Formats: sequence, structure tokens, C-alpha cells
Amino acid sequence: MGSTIIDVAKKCGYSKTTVSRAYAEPDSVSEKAKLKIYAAAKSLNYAPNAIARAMVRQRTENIAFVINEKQSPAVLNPFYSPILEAVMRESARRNYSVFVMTNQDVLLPNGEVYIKKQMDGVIFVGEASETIIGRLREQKIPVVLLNNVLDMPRLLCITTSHYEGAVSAVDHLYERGHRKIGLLAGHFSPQVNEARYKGYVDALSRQGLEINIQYILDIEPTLEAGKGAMSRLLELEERPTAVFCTNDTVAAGAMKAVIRAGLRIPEDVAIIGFDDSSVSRVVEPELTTVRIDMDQMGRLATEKLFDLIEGIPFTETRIVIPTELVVRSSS
Amino acid sequence: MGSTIIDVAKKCGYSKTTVSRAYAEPDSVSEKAKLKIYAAAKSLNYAPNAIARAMVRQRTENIAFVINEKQSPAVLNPFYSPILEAVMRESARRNYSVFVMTNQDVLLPNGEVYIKKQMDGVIFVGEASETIIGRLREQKIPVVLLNNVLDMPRLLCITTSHYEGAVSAVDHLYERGHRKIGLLAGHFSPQVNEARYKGYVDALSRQGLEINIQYILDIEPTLEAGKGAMSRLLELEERPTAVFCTNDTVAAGAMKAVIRAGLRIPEDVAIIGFDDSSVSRVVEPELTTVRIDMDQMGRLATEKLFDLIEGIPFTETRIVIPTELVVRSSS
DNA sequence: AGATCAAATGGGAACGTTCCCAACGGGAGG
DNA sequence: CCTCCCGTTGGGAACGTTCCCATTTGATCT
Repeated sequence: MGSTIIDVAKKCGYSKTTVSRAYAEPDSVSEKAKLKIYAAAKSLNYAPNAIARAMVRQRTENIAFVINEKQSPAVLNPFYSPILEAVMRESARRNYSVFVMTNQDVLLPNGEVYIKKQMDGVIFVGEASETIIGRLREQKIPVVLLNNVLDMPRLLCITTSHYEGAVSAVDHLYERGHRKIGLLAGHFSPQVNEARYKGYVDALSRQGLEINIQYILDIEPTLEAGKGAMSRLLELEERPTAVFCTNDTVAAGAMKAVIRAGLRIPEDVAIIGFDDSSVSRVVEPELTTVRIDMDQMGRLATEKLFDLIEGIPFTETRIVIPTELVVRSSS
Repeated sequence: MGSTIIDVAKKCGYSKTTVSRAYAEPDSVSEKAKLKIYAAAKSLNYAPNAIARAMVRQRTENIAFVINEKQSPAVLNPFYSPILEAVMRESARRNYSVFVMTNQDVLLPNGEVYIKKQMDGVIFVGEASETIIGRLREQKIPVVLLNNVLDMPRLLCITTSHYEGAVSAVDHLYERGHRKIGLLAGHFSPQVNEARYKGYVDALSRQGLEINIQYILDIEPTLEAGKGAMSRLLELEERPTAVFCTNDTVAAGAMKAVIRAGLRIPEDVAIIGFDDSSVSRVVEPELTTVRIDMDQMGRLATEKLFDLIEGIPFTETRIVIPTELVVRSSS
């Protein structure tokens, strides 16, 4: 079907080498030649074959963006979208394309895992398989890990300051006069959980408040779970006057429970979220939250990945992106 | 770096052909051979090279999911995520990977557009360039168009019944006793606009209601625009008692305006959206909306695309997925 | 006019697979 | 014991590029 560079060469009278150059480095070919070559190409419906090019160049100009299958619908997760978007933008600037895949390990017949496509680099976000990362690195494929830390040598991990973010959220509630502060902890990766939970506990202790175990609920990070958990908190004899939710979706669920109980936000119960995902501006009142700069995360991950692809050695192996408290109307 | 099939062959004493078969069709190789081959492969860190395979097989096992750049942040758009997810799932079932790209045309040096990667098929969603679709088809690459209709011969277009959906929404409001019904029309593609707009108008006419031009606002399909437009509607002397929004995000914005005006939903103003995106369940009260089965759209598109890839001729060239009214608390 | 040099072009060998065809070996059947 | 056949195995030719190296061309300089 597809005509090849040789067909074009024959038709226009130049060699395949020259035709190749007319596409790969047009400046090195005379105008006259280019004219003829492009005309021939057009009449033959020729377009360069990226696979063949990748074959000889030993680079595909593709990277993969890998998300955790278990966190699926993860693409849907408002958390990942802005990151992916940044990755796509940065990749496009460099003429790279991006595969989006789940981290479903692929088993070879011999039982080895491997990632079934050729690519120049991989960004993992969230939970990631150590096996497959190891495998990739055996193949000398650069890897960047996002929103997660894995204890592998020379592995670049980019995360955000979950701990500090949680502290700032609780401090904020304290400053607004709240003393009975609940925690709805949606569980993501153990690391993230722990950091955000610890931030909550430490912030309270530092203010001299005691931890009320009844105020702490460990739940799925979903809207439904947030709503359910909040309902339970509201039924307590001494209900909390403020609740810190470890993501925005949970916070939105919590808000529902409050509103349905006929209470006002923030007058009766203040709510604060985490992530500053798109959800935070959809709800009414708009959600006070701890902002993670997703765009920066995506951008940084891509930049660093390309540094690695180009063989630029990296100095730091852990990058922490600071969070920022965004005060809106829910607190 | 990477060791090749030949290295493995040398090491284990079998031919490259047999090694190849040990991966591609394990059943045709004796147990003894496989054992030796896999052992050799493991010690050499060998993994099959997908590019080389694609080269000779003349198929990449990749498809592309192309979204409109102008609708970016489109990945973020809660509308696209579930579709992409279905596409990924269906592709993974067939051992295919998916590129996610924007429909930014790529210009060859000769001024021709082309899509810069090799792939077995492409799904366009939303606005799509006729030029690039034409180009792809010259290369015999199957194309499916989602949520849009382009008048090209033998081009499979999958859409939803925007018109009927709009009618059912307005009918629903009418049945609930509303007579003053507004329209917030976020503009997407002209087709979608027109269909939903026409549905609104026709439904009203059929009920014998007259069209009040003041009740119709043509706006950007964003939260902000929805809020602003709704505020204006509320300022009218005779404000509408119900508003049909042509997507959920606009509806969420409209809800904000109503709540901030101190009015109740649905008692004072009923709101109805379109899409049944994730937004519809985040807002409080939850949004009555016209459901589009995104999962089915994505699934169907992928199935049809694979039919085309496998050379199965298709009978129908237009598929319309029915919408369904989902009544929740906002109406 | 001859020498020199840069710009433009061409030929052939990779790149790492799969696939076609051929060959080999051993067990079953006559 | 010979033949046939099937299960395995191997050799070589693709697949469509790029890149190295060599050659040609034409212009500039002395």
C-alpha cells in the first residue's frame, strides 16, 4: 500500500538518501531537488514511516504516561488530568508523543514482566511496580516517578509536601477559631496517607489540642464515602466544627452531608480539602483547599525525563513541590 | 545496549528463528528449547523489540486517541475522560496501546500535513481536521469519528442524540409544571449546538409555549460563564422558573448563581444539565441531566475501529447512541 | 587554467525482528 | 526396512529508514 522512500526516489530521479534528507534535514538539499521530491511524494501519497525511522535511529520519540490501574477510573480522576495535560504539552514541544497506559504488567511467556512497547522514557504516577521499573532500567529506559517515592537508587521521584500542606490546613482552621477539628482520610498510597495524617496530628498537638479518635475516619477517597463519613461525624454528641478532608472529592461529599443536615458552611461546619482539583470550584460554597501545582508537577516530570533521555545526569533524586493553602468560602 | 534476539540465539545455541518463536508463538517450540532460551534471555536482559516487530509485521498495535486542541484542557474535560478510559480498556484487551494526542496538524517540510506516528487506527473526538482525516485514509489508516459528523464518504461517525436529549429535558421541565424555561447554550461544535438548541425550541413549540428570546443565552461552556449567564437571567423582571443548560459544567455554574441569589433549587429555580458527567453528582442538590453513555461511546468506537483494522467492512456509517434523562434533585 | 573546497548527492550497510521455505529427525504404518 | 508425516528447527530475505563514507558538481581563488 504505502509507498516508500524508494518509490519516491525512483519517481523523481534522486536517490533514497536525498529523499530521506528532504524530510529529515531539508536545509541540506537543493531547492530544485526538494521541489521534485515533494511533487513525487505527493503523487505517490508518500509519508515518512515513523517505525522504520525509529528502528534505525534507535529512538522512538515516544514516552509513556503510566497510571495505576487500581486507581482507575484514574484518567477520570480530576487529579491526573492536569498532570497529563502538562506532560502532553511539554512532550509536544519536543516533537514527542505520549502513550497513556495503566501499569498493568505484561507477562512474557517466560514469566518475565515487561512493558510491551518501545519508548524513550516513562513517567509513572502514583503507585508503581518496582519490578517493572527495574526491568525498564535494565533496558536503559529512563524513568521518573510522580507523586510517589520508591527506594531505588538513582530513581528520580517528584512529590508534593503532603505533610506541610496538611499542617497548613489544620493551622488555618485553628486560626479561624476551630478547636474541634475532624479528619476524613481517604486512603491513597500509604505514603501520602501517612504524611497527611501526620500533618494533621502534629498540627493539633502543636496547638495543644488533644487528638479525638472519634473525629478521625479512614475511608475510601470517594464522594460517597465522604458523604457517609461526614454524616457519622455530624451524629456525634459533640460534633466537630471543622473537618479536614485529604482530597477535594471527599470534601465535596462531606459538604453534601452538611448541607443535607440543614447546616451551613462554613458557619456551622467548616470544610477544607486537598489538591485544588477542578472539584473545588464546582461546589458551592467554593472549597478552601491545599493546592498542588499539577501543572508544575507534569512539566517538571517531563523536563527531567527529557534530561535523562538526553543523557544529562541529574543531581537531585528527590524533588518536593511545595503546596499552597487556597482560602475560599468553605472555611 | 539492549541485547538482541541474535545474542540470545548465540548464547543458547538455537537459531534466532526459534528464539523469535519462543516469544511470538510459544506453543510451536519444545519445552527444552524454551527453557534454554528464556534462561539465556534472562541473563542477557533481553526483551523483544516492539519497533522491529512492528516493522516487519506492518502493524504497530497502537491506536491514537485524538482530541481537539482548542477544547483543551480537554483531557481535563470531564466529558472526555470516561471515553478515553473505555478506549484504553478495550484496546488493552486486544493488546493494543493508545497514543493520546491533540489534533495539532503536523506539517511536513513540503507543506503536507501528516500525523507523525505510525499507528493502526485513529479515533478522533470532537472537532477534527478534514485534511488530516483525508491524509490518514490515503495511507489506509482506519478512522472513527466520535461526537461529530463529517461529510466524508465511508467515514464512520458515532454521535449521540443531542436533539432528542434536549427535547426530553425540556419536556421533563414542562411536565413538572414549568412554563418559563431558559436555555444556557454553551457552544461546542456547531452541530451539537444546533441540535440541542433546536430540541429546546421544538419542545417548547410543541407544548404551545412561545420562545422568549431573553431566556436564551449563548455562552462559553464553562462554570464561570454559566454562573454569569444565570445571574443575568435572575435579574429579569419575569425570571425563568427552570433552566436547561447544554452541559453539566454550565449547569453547575448556574446553580451557583441561584444559590448565591438566596434562591432554592429546585423550588425557586429548577436546573437541568446535559452529559451526566462527574460534575452532576458533585453538586448539591444533585443534578438532573441528560445522560450520554460515554463508556458505550468509547467502547463502540474502539470496537468499530478494530473491525476496520481487521478489514471487516462496516455496514452503517452513522451510529447514534441514545441519550437518557436522569432525574435527580435539581428539577 | 588548474587547484581547492564546500555543497549536493549516492551506494551500501546497518537497525532487530518475522516469515517463507527448506531440512532434519523420529515414530507410525505398511 | 522403507516411506510418510508431523513436530522442530534453521537460513536468508524482507520491512523502510538513517548514516557513514565516497563521489560528483560547480564555484572561488590564485
